[in-house]
Amino acid sequence: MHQTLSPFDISRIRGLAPAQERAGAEKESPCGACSVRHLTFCAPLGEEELNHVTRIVQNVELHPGDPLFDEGEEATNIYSVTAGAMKVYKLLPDGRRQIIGFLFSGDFLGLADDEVYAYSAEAIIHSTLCRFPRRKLEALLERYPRMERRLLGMASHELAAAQEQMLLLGRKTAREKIASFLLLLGQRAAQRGQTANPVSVPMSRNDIGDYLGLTTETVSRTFTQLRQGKLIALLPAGRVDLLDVEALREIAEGN
Amino acid sequence: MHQTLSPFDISRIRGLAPAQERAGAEKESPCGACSVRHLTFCAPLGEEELNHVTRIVQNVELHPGDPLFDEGEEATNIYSVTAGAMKVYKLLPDGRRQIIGFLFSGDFLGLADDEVYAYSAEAIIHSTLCRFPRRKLEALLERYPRMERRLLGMASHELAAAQEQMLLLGRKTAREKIASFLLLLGQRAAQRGQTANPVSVPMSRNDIGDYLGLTTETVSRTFTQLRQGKLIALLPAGRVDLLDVEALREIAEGN
DNA sequence: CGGCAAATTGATTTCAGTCAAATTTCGTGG
DNA sequence: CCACGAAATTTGACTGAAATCAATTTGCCG
Repeated sequence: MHQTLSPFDISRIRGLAPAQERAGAEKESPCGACSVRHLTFCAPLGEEELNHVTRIVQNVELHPGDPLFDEGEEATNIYSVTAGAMKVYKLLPDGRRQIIGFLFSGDFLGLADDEVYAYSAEAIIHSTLCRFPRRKLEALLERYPRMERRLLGMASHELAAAQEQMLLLGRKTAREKIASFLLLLGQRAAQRGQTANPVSVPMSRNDIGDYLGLTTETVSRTFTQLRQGKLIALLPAGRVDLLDVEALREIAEGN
Repeated sequence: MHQTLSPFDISRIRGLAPAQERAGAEKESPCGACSVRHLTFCAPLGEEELNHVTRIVQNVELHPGDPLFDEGEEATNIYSVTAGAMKVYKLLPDGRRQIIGFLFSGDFLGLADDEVYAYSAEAIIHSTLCRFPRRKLEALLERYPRMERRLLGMASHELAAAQEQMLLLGRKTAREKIASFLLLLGQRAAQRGQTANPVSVPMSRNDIGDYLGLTTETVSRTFTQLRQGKLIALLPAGRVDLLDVEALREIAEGN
């Protein structure tokens, strides 16, 4: 099934507006006040450089289910997630879907080696992003090689993650896939300074299935199986308690 | 099953020696004479810059089955394939293997965002590569931003390819996987200026299976099925004639 | 030519998918 | 705050595509 698309983009574009989520940083110099900058490709920039970035960036706010862009669309912007959670996916003509990744604060999306986006992107929960017009960002990269270096580092990291995911998709069992997925979510949460153990799982079983190459039913059954084996506990509000991280790690590695 | 590893590395390291395969370019300035430079990350470099590269590069020659490096090893070098075919793969502790990619002339490998290689690399057929000490290459990238830009472009391209492969691994049937694989090989050959239609398939059925998330037997059966449907013909010396590219494309896209 | 690894083919099993039916959760409005 | 209805999740029964186990057969290299 194709995703239902709103007849018009209901994302709200704010002219400016700092990307602060938690406390602190009130007004002035949005990028300078960005609480997740250390996670993004803006990390290596100084005050002067950040002012340039501030001038080309727009803030975007998305609600659950809002599309950001679709595969095949002209790739005019690059985005950096400042808060929330996004999913990026590819579709086959008959509706089969593969979720390529879940993105959280600090992650970027929209880097296309072609002139069009290679995947679609959609918000899972309420999210905020910084929008960079591609041409202007490229000019900035030209000017600030440290930013380009950082982007290369982040792309290399993503590539390594994609390769790990290929191992998962091609060679792991359903049980191993789910264990790997929960540990990955925890690890990623920790990197963002969030709680890694009762881990937040904001996406649906269906999304998890489309990420792991499984069906909703198999995801559900596998969660049940892990729960019955006392390896995890399902908490309210889409949180999962990893009761035996060591055992989960063993399972994830195929032992 | 674990790959058999030679007790010592039988790759032969040549002190210098131009990476020319076909005709032309005899001696002097190896990198200036490189026949595949336009495909590599050296593409944007001028004569002056190429001389710097020549000074830090070593040529490596590998025979079928020779390992280049193993996952987990300290990532001291980055390589560029100048001729031949390599496979890069990840293993699970019990020996299950996922081939992450097949590399041909122009492709690079060894870019690690960590301090160690995230995968193992091995020659499929007789191959030659350029070896760049990581530290020295990084210094060069610092100095020549155009090279870094090119590398970012190549990494973006690889990332897009990895995402396409995730779609294949997670959501395509065996038949669709094989059709996609053959078309990909043809397309890649064309990019290198080689013949795309009777396409050269230098890797074993087992390697193909480990790349597509299938077993040897399923790969073999699917080839047979496509052959019986007159979509392909199996020629000697590991070549495959794509008899009906349009139909294969339909299958690959899931129709 | 002979030996051996690779590839193919066949028989059977199994893990995850499909189809179907509860059951739970959650958002909304009274 | 609670009740309702829709959507998401879970559970169950059964199916099927690819895996596994097991022979052949092919073809390559010495």
